[in-house]
Amino acid sequence: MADKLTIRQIAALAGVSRSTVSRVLNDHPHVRPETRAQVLQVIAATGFHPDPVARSLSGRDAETIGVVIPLTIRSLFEHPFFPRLVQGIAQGCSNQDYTLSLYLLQSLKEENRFRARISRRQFLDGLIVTSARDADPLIPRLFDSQVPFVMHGRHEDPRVSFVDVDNLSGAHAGVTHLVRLGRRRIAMICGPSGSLAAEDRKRGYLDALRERRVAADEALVVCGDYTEASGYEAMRRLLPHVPDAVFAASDAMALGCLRALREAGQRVPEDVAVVGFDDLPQAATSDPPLTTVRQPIQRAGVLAVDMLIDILENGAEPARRMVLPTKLVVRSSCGSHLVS
Amino acid sequence: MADKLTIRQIAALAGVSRSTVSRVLNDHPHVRPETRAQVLQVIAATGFHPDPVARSLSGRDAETIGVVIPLTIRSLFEHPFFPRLVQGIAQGCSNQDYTLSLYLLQSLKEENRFRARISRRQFLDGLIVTSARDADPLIPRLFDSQVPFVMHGRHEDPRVSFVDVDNLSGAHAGVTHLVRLGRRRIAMICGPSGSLAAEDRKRGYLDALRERRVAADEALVVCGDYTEASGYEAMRRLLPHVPDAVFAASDAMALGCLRALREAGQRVPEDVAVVGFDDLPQAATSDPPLTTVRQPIQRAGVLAVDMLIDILENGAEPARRMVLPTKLVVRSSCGSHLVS
DNA sequence: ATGAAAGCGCTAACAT
DNA sequence: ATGTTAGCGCTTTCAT
Repeated sequence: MADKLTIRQIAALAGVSRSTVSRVLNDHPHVRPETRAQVLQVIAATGFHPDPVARSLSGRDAETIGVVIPLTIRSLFEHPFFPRLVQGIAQGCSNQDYTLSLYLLQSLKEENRFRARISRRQFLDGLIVTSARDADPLIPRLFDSQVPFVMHGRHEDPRVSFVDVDNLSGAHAGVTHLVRLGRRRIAMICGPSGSLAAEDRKRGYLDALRERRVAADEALVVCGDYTEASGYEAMRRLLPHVPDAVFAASDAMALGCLRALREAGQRVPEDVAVVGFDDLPQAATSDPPLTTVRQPIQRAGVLAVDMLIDILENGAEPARRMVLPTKLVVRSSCGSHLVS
Repeated sequence: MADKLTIRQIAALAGVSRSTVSRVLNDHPHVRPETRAQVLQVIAATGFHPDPVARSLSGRDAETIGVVIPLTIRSLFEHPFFPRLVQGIAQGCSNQDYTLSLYLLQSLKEENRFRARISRRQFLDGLIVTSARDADPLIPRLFDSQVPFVMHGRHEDPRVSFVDVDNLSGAHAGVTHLVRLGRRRIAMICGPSGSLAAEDRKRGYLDALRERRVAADEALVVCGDYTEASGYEAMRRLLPHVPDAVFAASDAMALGCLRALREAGQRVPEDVAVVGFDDLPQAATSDPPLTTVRQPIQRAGVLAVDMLIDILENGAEPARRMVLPTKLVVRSSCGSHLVS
């Protein structure tokens, strides 16, 4: 059980030099098949694994990628979105035999510390950065530290590679659906300002209204922070303005919205129709089941990993940009069964 | 921006040797205050950070801990429990200036691969292992690979250090509460068998019934997997046996249970009282609000990190064992307001 | 108090 | 095709 195995011992046991063992380990050509077999034999017999730290020191990749989840909103990690994204990323890492490091930055102090520490060689080869604010100081820092990274969510700097979902079309589809069903006082509960995803969803909402010639009303647009509680609060602020429909930028907020409506004695969808965004499992089992815009969260995670590894192998230029489609999932909270 | 800074350059700039810089970096004594100041000055001016990989190669700790979340149940990471635990662990890491690596094992293949790869020096100093099955083959493997670890959730091997919550008392309190309120046909929706946490909660349930001389009925005990959907299914199986109360081993299952009851036209708590376990945020906002056993999930994460670092610094023996208290939170789903 | 030198385990020229 | 050797950047004896 002495785990003191090094490439040296393996070399000795196999009767070859260390370089040969290293060559076998790294699939180099120019190794006689028999020698290779012999070495592999010893490696298997001993259960040897090359030390990843030493490997990394001598220039190889660490085969580890980091995921950065900045602060932005208190306790946001509790929002079901992040676990699912992380799950997708973990999936992607596993597919490619990579290890995942998680940087869950829960305070400004942590964000600063993280930013200050970024440097070329950590225990990782690259980063996936999520939900950065519009002008996150992390991004420029990343560029001049040369750490390869991809973002989840688009970014305006043309050098940034990202995987995003089509928030604009998604929101547009959700709102258009409501208009088609005859709703005219359509409110929106937005995500926190300063994030492009939130902006995109809001723009989709406004565009849809404009195209269908429905007057926009500033009083019908309020902000939340994607949580259930904030959706509840937002709906209470909206009630006095008597909307006949609400488009929420997250399912969690839509659920909070349903709760506020229930308390207020409003029927959904008869009095107020509700459409969410995400398509979490809860959306299908809420009361009533939620019409919502499905976004491929896990898949985005997997693809972000693939993109990052592609960058690691082939260089960061040109920047990769990928926008995944969203899809309207109709259930009963929008009242489409009333007209169809 | 040439991040090629090494201890060498710092030494040159400060006019000292590399060893001296290293001594400053590691807070060694025997460095003249002025020399130290001089070196620190250069370090600050250049923004130098010692390469963690090189550091680790030459024997220092990596200041990184890994969190292992084994398979056990498909998609369990979506259960709100894990994000909260991970958040706690991240918090603990951050407090101690440690980095967190996440091993989310999503298939048997991944579990095996992970187990095979464990060896003394990875990019990490120790592991926190969650929700291992009763006889997880990972545990012995961990012992003979000498990797320090602590478990979240108790384990029978006396060498294992762990942080657990008092599942037994928690369940006992929840069920006793129901008995006191006059319920006699109290069902339980258990967690998956094979986990000690699930066993403990079940035993707490049985103990409470026995102590209060309420007959246990096998037909009233069913299993779920902690998810909302499984709670819903479980409740549907229970309905024919007409329970007047249900104790669910997780809030998610309790919520599923509420949904099944609502569909079946049963009133909560009038017809059936419900008690959950966890005290997730949703418990307070469900309809009706859920009486539940609160467990300190995040805190357990923080403490697990502290325990692991203690082990890293002072050795694994004797094994540390810590059991955190749970607490019954009474809301309206149990009907206590009907009698009180 | 400081510097010189060896070594952590591996990879990658450079020989042969 | 294989062995020899020089690092990778740091820590740590061992001198002085």
